[in-house]
Amino acid sequence: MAEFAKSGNCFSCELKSSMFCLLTDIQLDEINSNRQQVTFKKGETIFKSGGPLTHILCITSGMVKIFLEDKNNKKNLLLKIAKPTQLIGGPGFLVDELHHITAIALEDTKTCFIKVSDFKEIMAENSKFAFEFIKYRNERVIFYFQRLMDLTHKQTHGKIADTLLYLASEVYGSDSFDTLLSRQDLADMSAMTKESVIRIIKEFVESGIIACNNHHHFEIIDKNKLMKISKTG
Amino acid sequence: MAEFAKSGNCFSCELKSSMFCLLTDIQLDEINSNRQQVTFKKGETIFKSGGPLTHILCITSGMVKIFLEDKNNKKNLLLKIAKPTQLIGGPGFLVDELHHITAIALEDTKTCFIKVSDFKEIMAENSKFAFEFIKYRNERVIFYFQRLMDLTHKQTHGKIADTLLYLASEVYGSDSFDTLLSRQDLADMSAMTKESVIRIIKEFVESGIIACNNHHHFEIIDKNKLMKISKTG
DNA sequence: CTGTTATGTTGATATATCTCAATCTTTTGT
DNA sequence: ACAAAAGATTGAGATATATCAACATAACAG
Repeated sequence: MAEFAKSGNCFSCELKSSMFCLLTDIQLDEINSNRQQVTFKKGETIFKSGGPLTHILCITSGMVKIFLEDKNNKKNLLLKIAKPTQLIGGPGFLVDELHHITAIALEDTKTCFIKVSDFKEIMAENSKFAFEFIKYRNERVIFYFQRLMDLTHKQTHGKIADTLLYLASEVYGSDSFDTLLSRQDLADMSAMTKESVIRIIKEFVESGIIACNNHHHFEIIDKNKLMKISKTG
Repeated sequence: MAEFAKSGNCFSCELKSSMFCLLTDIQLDEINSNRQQVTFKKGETIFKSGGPLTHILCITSGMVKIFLEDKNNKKNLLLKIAKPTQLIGGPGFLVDELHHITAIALEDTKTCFIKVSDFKEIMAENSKFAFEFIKYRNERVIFYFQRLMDLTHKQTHGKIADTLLYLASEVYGSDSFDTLLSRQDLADMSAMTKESVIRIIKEFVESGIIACNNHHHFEIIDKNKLMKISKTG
């Protein structure tokens, strides 16, 4: 099991690849001595909205979908796909110490659990670490602002364009990718029904904007057009 | 001009009423010596999305609407109404040092400008202050999560119910209130058109859920019913 | 006080999107 | 390999909401 290291193969995470490099050797020892590695199978729930937020976790391998749940309407909103070296926790930290998001493994996934109390201690000792955390949180807020605007003001074509562009640039790092997401996941990500997702993907394929083979392989052919659709909504 | 004080009439703000009480005398001196008071007239822009985030400001008197702007579609999303003793800044802090929200005075408003650099310094020195800030930010994220769910999954009746309940509980602290918000503002807050807002308010009045006189006075009559509408969407 | 501008209201119409149900395809477990 | 379950697709129909245009009322400035 890889350790958080001060230099060399520094354990990177979304908070900032350099974040753990800010720690002293003693702080790293403390984190490393208290970590637990846990493996989840495809489809397993890693943590659930409403549950206690006792650990912040770091994804070592695999992929995780993170979403908001509504008990009443059983409508979900998929917020992001988390990948290796990203930390996942949630905004309950320092508030109610509960999870406000649900995390489910999209494939077999290895994670490291870091105790929230350890996180807090180090943050109190190390202001640079705290600053990086605030920076990360603020970046997320900016991201959520964009989501709020996109999901409330754009219509279906624009929202699907957004989703495809997000997957290509942020998740798979390529305009040609295989995804583990179902049509329902794409719908949850775009705040619409799976039927609408299917129809719009079909339209995009027919007009040569994208290609889509076996339901899960996507290829963005005309990126300019897709970005234009994203812009005009 | 009231000073931030360590004890007694502690200058409260949304970050946490006790937040400034966490500072040392020296830190308070530093903040107080660098503050500037600025008054805005009704309708004036306090800061604009895209502009430089050089100061965090505290509302001394008046009311401010804070919203996300979209240049292309000229569709806004009203995020909150800020009141006296609340701090307004934005998620650009420690990220790009730009504003991502726009603030406009709903009535004559007095504000105090605190330099972002002062804020940073104190946060580096005082971990409790930093923790309060993180807590505040996380609370906002939880709020935005709720907005994302409500605005994307509820339909017009539920969204108007949410808006009215928010104004009553969070802004005016009473089920009977006069608001400075226009029908368009209510629409921007509920992610719909002003025509729809008007029609639904009319329905609510006709079915005895609320009363609404001179366009700006609202009274929630049947709160249970309104909350039920909010829940069922 | 009065004309002008901004805001609110109403109705008719268009349309985007959801819903529901049937069918087809893929994946999964034994 | 096969049956069963889960996911994807298609179409027809319903409906919520936006759009547009006309008009009414309130706010404002000279």
